[in-house]
Amino acid sequence: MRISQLAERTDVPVHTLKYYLREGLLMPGVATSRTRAEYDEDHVRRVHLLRALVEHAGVGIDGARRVVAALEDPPGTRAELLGVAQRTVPATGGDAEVSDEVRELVADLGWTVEPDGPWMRSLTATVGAARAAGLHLEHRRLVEYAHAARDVAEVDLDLTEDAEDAAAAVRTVVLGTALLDPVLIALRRVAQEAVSRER
Amino acid sequence: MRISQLAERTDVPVHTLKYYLREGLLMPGVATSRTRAEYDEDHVRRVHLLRALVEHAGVGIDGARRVVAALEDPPGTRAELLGVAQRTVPATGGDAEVSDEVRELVADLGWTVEPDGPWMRSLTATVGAARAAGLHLEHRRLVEYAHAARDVAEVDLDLTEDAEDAAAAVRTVVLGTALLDPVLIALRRVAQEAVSRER
DNA sequence: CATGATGGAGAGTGGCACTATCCGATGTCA
DNA sequence: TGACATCGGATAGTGCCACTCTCCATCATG
Repeated sequence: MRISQLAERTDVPVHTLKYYLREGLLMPGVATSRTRAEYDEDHVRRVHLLRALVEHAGVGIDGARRVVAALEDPPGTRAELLGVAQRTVPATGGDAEVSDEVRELVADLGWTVEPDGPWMRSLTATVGAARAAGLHLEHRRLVEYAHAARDVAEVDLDLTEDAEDAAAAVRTVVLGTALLDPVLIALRRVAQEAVSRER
Repeated sequence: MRISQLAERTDVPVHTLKYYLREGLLMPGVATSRTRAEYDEDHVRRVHLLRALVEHAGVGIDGARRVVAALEDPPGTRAELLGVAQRTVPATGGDAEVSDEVRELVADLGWTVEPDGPWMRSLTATVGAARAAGLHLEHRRLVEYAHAARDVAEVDLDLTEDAEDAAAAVRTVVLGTALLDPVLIALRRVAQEAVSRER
């Protein structure tokens, strides 16, 4: 398939595909002449991946580049899969000191984690920002959210166990980490409406 | 407190505060002369709110304007609180048709919701994007995520019951809807690490 | 009275994800 | 065979957005 057909299949303008090619996000097609190249289903999937990452996950071009690199990299052990995935979509909110409350939270839950990892910092920052903005958020509520987050994480990890090989495992973890955030947010909104109607 | 002190307290440049004033996101201080105005703790809270919305919730200036409007608006009945909050931070992902799978999902869960609401569309779009990008996501997994989302929503709604008056209820719902998304994402990442270490 | 902060308005900046233009080479159809 | 569209490749431009800066007359303060 030619670039114009790839554009049609994916509903992405040719110019944008050229941009992705230039940025190294989309692998070149097989050149059939100096001005022609042939693209296949792998390219279609890649373009869909890029659109999902940019449009829904909001990771930007840089983040997408890291995701693509992670997918093409030999994975390493299953234990460090998550590390790769989490580094691929880095935490936001700066590198503030982890608060005592957050430390206690994970301790009370019995979680064993890197105490000063980026997501512990991100958690501190987001909780602090929500409180500073005037949201009354009790520690008890946070614990309940954490329980729900743990349930989600269990499913996340289950997903990786089904993977047939290392490549599939990487894809599942990396994509699951980035692409399911918006799914979970949408589910939360729909669930809010359902619970609200029940009461 | 003068604008420069407000800037110091909130760690936001004076120029940015002026920008917020111009955009109507920050209420004017009490003018003590033609070139002086006095700001107070309400202004500090408002600036923290704006920063949290823009930096952590990523709702942008327009979204922040809607949040501020919702906070200042008389609330209405408790039943429509959620509607206000959800309209304040609108769904992304276009207005695609809601898929049969998503319809069945909420039906199987026994949820009563607007069948073609914006978040049902958003859910369809994000699930579809994740699949198109190559993520193998079974319906069964989705159901498990939905259960967790429901748990979160229960806590969300509990939060509103504690509110003393209508104004506090609006603040809780609107801020909770927007500002807790990043908290939940961070919790998910930390929980992933904890579960991963256990296995 | 000198200095510097202030409010107010407009214009400028930087980052980002495209998007358009240009080019020469090459398919393709009449 | 010749007209014409399309292609890859490179450069430059666009639109959006959240600031950020400049300017200035006015005023507060030492």
